[in-house]
Amino acid sequence: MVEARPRRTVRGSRTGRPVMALLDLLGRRWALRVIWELRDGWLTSRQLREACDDVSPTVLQSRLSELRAAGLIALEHRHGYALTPLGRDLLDSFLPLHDFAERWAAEALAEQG
Amino acid sequence: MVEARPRRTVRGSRTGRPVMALLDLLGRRWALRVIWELRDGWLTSRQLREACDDVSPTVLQSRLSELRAAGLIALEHRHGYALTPLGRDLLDSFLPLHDFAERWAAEALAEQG
DNA sequence: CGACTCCGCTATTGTTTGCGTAGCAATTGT
DNA sequence: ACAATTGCTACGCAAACAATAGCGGAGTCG
Repeated sequence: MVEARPRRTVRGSRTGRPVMALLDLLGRRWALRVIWELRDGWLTSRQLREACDDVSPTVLQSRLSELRAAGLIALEHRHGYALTPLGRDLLDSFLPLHDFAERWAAEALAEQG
Repeated sequence: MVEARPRRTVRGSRTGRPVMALLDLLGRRWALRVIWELRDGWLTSRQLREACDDVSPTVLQSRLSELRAAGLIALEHRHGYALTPLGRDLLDSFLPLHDFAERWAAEALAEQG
């Protein structure tokens, strides 16, 4: 399993700069989506799988492990997964992305629907 | 080549919701990083390659094509690549990520340095 | 012209990652 | 005991990515 921790060498990020490690961690399949789907509270791994368009459990478990190792999400017995305070902090810092997506949609459709 | 446009079916995103298409587009290798590296202005494809830890040109060109098709970056003759106004808008909406990365680094090191 | 340089981009080959299905052990509820 | 659900894993296959080399085109300068 690949770990993504700041100040450590991470796949493709040889600088060790925190933002690079973060971009690397979040730039993996379903990573952003998983965090996004946890925005409203606890989800079991299978609910999470459903929410993510039935992503294959292999990749899901990889992302969950990575995000857990990074301290962004947590697993609690009989509850499932949820964002940690830190993870909530992360989600809040890219919540503007949602509004942007709407603008993006409007603009893209205006250009060549 | 895979296109990621809002209101269209995108890899893994069967909803067509803009934010899902965006998360899908940005959740590909080097996509976030490319946008990040263009934060200060024009970069030629080779400068961009260098900036992204010598990413292989195959993937870089894929991302550049996708991001260009999405209207987030633009290519100008003899100048190279740069963010479009829309792309700049996107970058601004996840600039908070940089500050978060620092907090994340601090916290992760505090827990188990 | 001809050689040189840098541009964006591609071909090829081998490895890594992700996908899809099935199923595991452990725990909980009936 | 039984079924159902939990988190998680094995396996075979397809897609994505990595690494190297090189293409054609456009400028530059002799």
